[in-house]
Amino acid sequence: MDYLEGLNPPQREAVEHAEGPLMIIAGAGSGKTRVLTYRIAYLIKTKNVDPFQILALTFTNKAASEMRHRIERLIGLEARNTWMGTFHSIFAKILRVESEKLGFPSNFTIYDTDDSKSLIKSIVKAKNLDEKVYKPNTVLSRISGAKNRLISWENYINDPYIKADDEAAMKPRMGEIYRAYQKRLFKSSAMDFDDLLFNTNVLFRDHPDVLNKYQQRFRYVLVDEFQDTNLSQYLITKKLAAVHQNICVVGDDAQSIYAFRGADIQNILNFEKDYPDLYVVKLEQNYRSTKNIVEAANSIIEKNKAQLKKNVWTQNDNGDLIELIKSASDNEEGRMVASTIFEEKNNKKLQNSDFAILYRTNSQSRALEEALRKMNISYKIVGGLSFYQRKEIKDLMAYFRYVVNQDDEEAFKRIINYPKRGIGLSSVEKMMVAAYEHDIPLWQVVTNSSSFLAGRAANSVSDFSTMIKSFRMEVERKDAYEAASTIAKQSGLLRELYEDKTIEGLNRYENVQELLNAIKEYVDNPDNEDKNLGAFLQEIALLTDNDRDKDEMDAVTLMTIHSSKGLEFRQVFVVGMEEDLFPSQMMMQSREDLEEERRLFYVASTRAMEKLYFSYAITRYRFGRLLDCEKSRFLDEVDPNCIRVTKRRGQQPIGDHFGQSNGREGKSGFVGLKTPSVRKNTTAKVYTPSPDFKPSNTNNLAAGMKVEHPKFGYGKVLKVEIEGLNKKATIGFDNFGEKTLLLSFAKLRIVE
DNA sequence: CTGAAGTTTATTTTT
DNA sequence: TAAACTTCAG
Repeated sequence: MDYLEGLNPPQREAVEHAEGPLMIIAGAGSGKTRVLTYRIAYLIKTKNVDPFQILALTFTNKAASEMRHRIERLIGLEARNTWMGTFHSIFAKILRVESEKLGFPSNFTIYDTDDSKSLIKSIVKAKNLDEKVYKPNTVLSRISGAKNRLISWENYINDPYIKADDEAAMKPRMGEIYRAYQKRLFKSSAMDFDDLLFNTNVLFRDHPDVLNKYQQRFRYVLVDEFQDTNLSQYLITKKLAAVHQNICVVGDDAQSIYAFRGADIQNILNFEKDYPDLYVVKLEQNYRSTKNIVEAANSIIEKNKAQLKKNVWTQNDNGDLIELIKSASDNEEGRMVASTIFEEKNNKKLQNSDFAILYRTNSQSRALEEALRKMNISYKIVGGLSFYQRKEIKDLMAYFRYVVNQDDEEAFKRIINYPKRGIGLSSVEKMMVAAYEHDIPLWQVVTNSSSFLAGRAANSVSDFSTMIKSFRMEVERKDAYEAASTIAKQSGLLRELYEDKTIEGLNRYENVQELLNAIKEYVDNPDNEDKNLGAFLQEIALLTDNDRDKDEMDAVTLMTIHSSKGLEFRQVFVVGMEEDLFPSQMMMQSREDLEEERRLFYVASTRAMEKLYFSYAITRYRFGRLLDCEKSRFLDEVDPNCIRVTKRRGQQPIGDHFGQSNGREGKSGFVGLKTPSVRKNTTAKVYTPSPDFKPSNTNNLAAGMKVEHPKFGYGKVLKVEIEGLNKKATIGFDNFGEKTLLLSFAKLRIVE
């Protein structure tokens, strides 16, 4: 088979350029995945590269498995030997093998975001800090941001600029929390998501022999969705490819939508500097969408300043105009979308699966679901509260985790008194304090409970530890499924759920059964060599809901725009096109943020093959309150020649939502009442910023400019300099003297 | 220590 | 709205 046939010239170039650094800038719908799969097939079949020597890194597990399937279709089972997966899963695997070099046991636990937040919360509490100031979300994202830039807690604490910024943000103890967080993670034999990448960097930095081993193993490195990599990920790939220099990255700066997670478009821009003999290929022909859609999308992204030159075009037909749907309320929006789908299905003989409804936030799905249910249109939701985040699943998984790793504090806290066994909060705290004071593992306290606790509680804990010990034997002797079933039963968790006869309770019971089924499948799958519970845990720690097999029934897809990346549908509805929702109010702090929202809009629009709808409502329930909404500014940015306003389809006239009840709205008569949001006046100690203080984009900050800082007030920029990866500015404040601030952290409003 | 009842708060996206 | 948190009586 010829792996070049059917490719256009640039695609072909990208496939054939086997050796040396290569960057593929791939516009939306330009056959990116095709090029990647053909390239790997070409390497293996034509260039006789050993599949074991190819490493393909993707952003989601789903992308990885799809790529694997497509290559398998091209070249057969040999494709299985290629290393393919997300950064997190690939390097978690490597860390398991090399963990003792970093002082971790190989059965270390991977903490998910909830675990991390809960740990932070307990640290903040233990340090007697204000929980309103050090909110788990804020602290975690600060720590995560540091880790993504490879700033260890030691660096963090010693960096005067970071310190100044944290002080300016009135969060001076941030570094201390970071430190405590890492210590506790280590004590728990656990790593969080960011640690997987951070520690891989540490491993490669401190152990050249290990690095060399993987450099030799992976002679060809491919990175998909390169625009979404952060510094930590980028450095890993750079190190891996340092010897052979066969690094191929594929990305589209216009589709970079994960900056909030530390992704850095600079990686694309810096790539040329890092590899002077870089070969660049641009894929600009779109095969997915109609001319109308492509042109509309181009007109959207055009408004962004920060982007690479690119000219996406298509030979496809003009197609229908984009339809703009206006509704009176979010519920009506749901009805409009549902009835449009219903009609289109009939008129054009389409399937449910030809449609997708995309929204900015998961909470928007409710109204849509209700409308679809009423019209008997089956749908599936991608993402949202994932299966693995459900309480009952996390509870059972916590048992598994704890049995495998008794250092796992978060798992311990979850299960020690669930189901109820009379071990209350104070006993748990006593044990944790004891472990901390004597500097011994928590497990040692648990197994010697009588030395630390009084009568009844001590007995309960002792029963608990006996139970865990018996589970441990079970895990050692039996396969994952048998062990898991035993644990579910004997822990009492299954019974607890079984006795709850409410609908939710029934659901929870079924979910647990589903988890057990998944474990059975895992055990029965001959591909999995290691069948014990620990192996299963490692396998699924990095799975998200999107990776689970969904019933292959014909259904409309509902999901956030973020999770739609890489997918395509014949008809796409982008709903909730309203100011403050999309673009999101949280993202309107700076030009970069707004541009990211715009890229998000671009991504959403380019999912459509044949027909695209934008929809907005004038009122919407948010925070349990009916709010008035304004049409999104993004709608005005789309080339008006591509859009037409939909005539109303047999809907009730606007304004009747007062009387119209579908069981949810209208508890009181004062539905339309707008409550002005009164911002609480935080007790300002030094300087009260203007009430509408919004940080500006400080990319072009230069000496001489006047700025406002939320804590230091007004000042003048004295100089701006670049230090390593960070820009810092020295500012003379009117009332606080001279300060040097890191621009990546400091919030500054440019006054003039 | 537990459960009921009342209160607050958050809704941005994901590995 | 709904989950998560706090308070208080037994």
